[in-house]
Order: sequence, then C-alpha cells, then structure tokens
Amino acid sequence: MPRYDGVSRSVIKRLPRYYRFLGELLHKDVTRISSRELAQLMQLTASQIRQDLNCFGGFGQQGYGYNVAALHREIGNILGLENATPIILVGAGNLGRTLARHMKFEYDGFRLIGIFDSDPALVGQGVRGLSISGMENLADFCEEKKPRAAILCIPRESAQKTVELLIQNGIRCFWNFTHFDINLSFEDVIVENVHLGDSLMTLCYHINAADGESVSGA
Amino acid sequence: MPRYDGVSRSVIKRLPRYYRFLGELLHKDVTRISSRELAQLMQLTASQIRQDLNCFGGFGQQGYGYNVAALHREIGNILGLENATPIILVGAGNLGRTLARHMKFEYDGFRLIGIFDSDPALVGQGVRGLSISGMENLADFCEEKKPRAAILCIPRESAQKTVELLIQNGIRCFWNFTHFDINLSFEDVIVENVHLGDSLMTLCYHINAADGESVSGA
DNA sequence: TAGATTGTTAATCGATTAACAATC
DNA sequence: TAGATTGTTAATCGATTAACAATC
Repeated sequence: MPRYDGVSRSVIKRLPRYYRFLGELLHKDVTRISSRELAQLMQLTASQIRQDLNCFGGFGQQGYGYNVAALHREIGNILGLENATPIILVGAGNLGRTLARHMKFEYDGFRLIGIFDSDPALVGQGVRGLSISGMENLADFCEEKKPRAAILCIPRESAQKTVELLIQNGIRCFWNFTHFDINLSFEDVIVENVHLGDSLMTLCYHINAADGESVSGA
Repeated sequence: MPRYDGVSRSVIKRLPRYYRFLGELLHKDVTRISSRELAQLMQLTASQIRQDLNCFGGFGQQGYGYNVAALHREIGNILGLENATPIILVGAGNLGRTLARHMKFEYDGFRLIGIFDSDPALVGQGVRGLSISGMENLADFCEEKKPRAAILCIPRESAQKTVELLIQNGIRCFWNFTHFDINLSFEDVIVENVHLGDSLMTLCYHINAADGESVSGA
C-alpha cells in the first residue's frame, strides 16, 4: 500500500475533482492531456496541477503530457478506491436511507455492508438489499464483519453516545452528517464532516454580499 | 444591508461554525466568552478568532471579551440569515425530497417556496406542504414569486440545460448537488457545491493513508 | 534534432500565528 | 487603579504561481 507523508490537506481535497475530470476525459476517449490543457478545463493553473501530481510521483512525460487513462488509474489508487472499505450506516431516517440509496459507494471506495437504527419501526425494513438492524445487534455484527467506517445520520443528541459505542466496536472512521464535533471529543479518529447547514449558510452569505455590492456600485 | 469587501473565502467558510458554537453557548446560558476560551472550545487559536471577527467590526470589549448573545446575532446578520431568501428545489427525486424535508431552511437563511420536477409521476405529490410542479410551470412561477436561488438535485445529463433555463428565469444562485461545474459554463453565478462523492473519496484517502502509516511505523 | 512539456526550484502571495499597545 | 482581553500590526508559515533546466 502506498503511503504519502506530508501531503497537504489542500492537495488531497483536490484529488477527487481531478479523478472526476480525468474520468470524463477518458469517457470522451481523450488519450493524452497536458497540464496546460487540463488547467484550462478545470480553471486551475498548470503549475498547480504539476505541483499537486508530483506530490505522489512523476506521472507525466516531458514533451508529451499525461496519459489520461494511466493518470486516472493512479489517482484512483492514491485515493484507495479499489479497496472497497466496508462501511455501515448508523441512523436510517430520511437522510440515512437516501444516502444508502443514492451514493455509489463502490465507485467512491466503499462497500455498504450494514444499516442500523434504534427505532423499532424501521428495523427489518429493506434498503438497497440490506435489512435495517437494531442497535443491539451492532456489537455482534462488528465482531463478525469488521466494518471499518460508519456513516453518521443520527440526531445530534445521541451522537456522543453512539460514537462512543462505535469506537468500542473498533470503528474509528466517520462520515459525519451530524453537528457533533467528533474530533473534539475523541482522539485518533478520522472524520469527514458534511455540514449541509453550514454550506447553505455560506450560500446565504454570498447571495447577500452580492446584493450589498450592487447597491453600493462596485 | 452591510457589505464586507475583500473578506477572504477562508474566513467566510468559518462563520457558520462560529454561529453554531455561539448558538450552543447561548443555549447553555453563557453570557460572555473570551477569544481564548472560545478558541479552546473550537480548537482554533485566539488570534484567528479575533482576526476573523475583526474583518466585520469590533464586537468585543477589552478586558471583558465578547457578549455571546450579541456576537451570535452579529454573525447571523453578517451571514444574512434574517433575509429568508426565497429558494426553489429543482429535482424532487430521493435526494431532493429528503433535503426538502430535512433542512431547516428558515434557520439557514432561506425559505423554500417551490419544488419542480420533470417526472410526471412526481408532479402533484406533496413534500413539506408544497406540491411538486412540472418544469413547464417554472417560468410563470418565477415571474410571480421571484425565487432568488435554486437547489439542484437533477441528473448530471440535464444539468446544463436546466441551469440555462433557471438563469433565463432570473435565478443565478445555486446550491448544487450535481457533478456539473456551473461556474465553468456560466458567468456571474453564485454557486455552493456539495460534492458528496468527493467527500466520501477524501474519507477513503485518509483511511487508507492511516493504514499505510501503521504498516511502515511512524 | 527541435519543439513541447514535464519535474522542480525559486518567488510571490495569502492566511495563520504571535506580540503588544490600546483600553475597558 | 490593576488585570484582563481586545484590536491591530508584525512575523511566520504554508500554499500557489512563475520560471527554467531536464528530457522525452
């Protein structure tokens, strides 16, 4: 397994976007692309692209550019997409069920292997070929199936307790849709937060800032 | 309406998080807080907090700190949350309907006033007190109700065409859940992207990077 | 070979942190 | 008043951009 020390968070955050654009080029049967062309397409600088890619190794060829298929594959490997990390969904309310149905987990490097909820009304219901289990089955399930990560779609109030339980059962990686700050309460966890509310508020700011501008000229 | 020129994107992205933490403090009846205490709570530096807040004005008092209620209100104003910007949902599939049901739009500065979908099977269905309309009603609706923004939950293939239509009808602000890069195709648009797939891939990277580390020591 | 384009080093730019005088 | 903590300027750090020698 490759390891890339000291690659900055900013670079890593850009990798999925590279992967997406290269996938599209591949789909359009483009075989080679220069950093200059790709930069134009993605609205980045060619420098940044070369700098980013060279964090992981020299994937290009002088005078030629980059082979689209090879680069696409490389970035997929860097992201670890082929590993199909086993993940469970915790909280099968509206949002949870929608994510289970909507996400292409296989494409994004995961395999959804279990769904849990504390609400008896939901237990037994089928989602994407999986049956929702009660929380009391979590320990046994983890013992047997060893999920590596969890999607958190639970109410904020039960977050602390639920994360504690998950950590006890060997899960330290979280795709977190709650407003609970996991890394403030637990150490050595890997957390990717999706704060939909924050995102919407940011949009709100930009809309209102734009209004302010037009009023005062600029 | 206040206008803050040249406030950096990094600062703006942090505002919703400040707002959240201050809301919680308020809820716990904390009346005053120093930048040092807030920094500890949020795992930031006190310097950064003071620097961030002073982009918008001096909300603190030397020797005392910040009044929680006042600061909370100020940040809400900066974000423009009280404006209740009228927004419509375009694409009422699984994800769209869940967002309509799940988001606290009022809390985040918006008011959901319409839902549209091209699928006749969905038209007429009720979501959160709104009835899903066909796309053919969009023009009239916009004329009358003047929505300012749109939530995009449509398939990638129809994104270009749909955004074009929305722009024709006076909507230039988007909360975008598709993989279509709006700002690469249209100018003077305000876009907030939510790339759930990218987020999941980033989590994938960190999980696999952690595995690599434990193998080789460090 | 000549032209193109990379990989990489150096320069610039912006964001974060530290320091401290102002002041409540 | 003395102590605390801000607002703000200066110093540091990191990320982006530019430049260019290496090389396909």
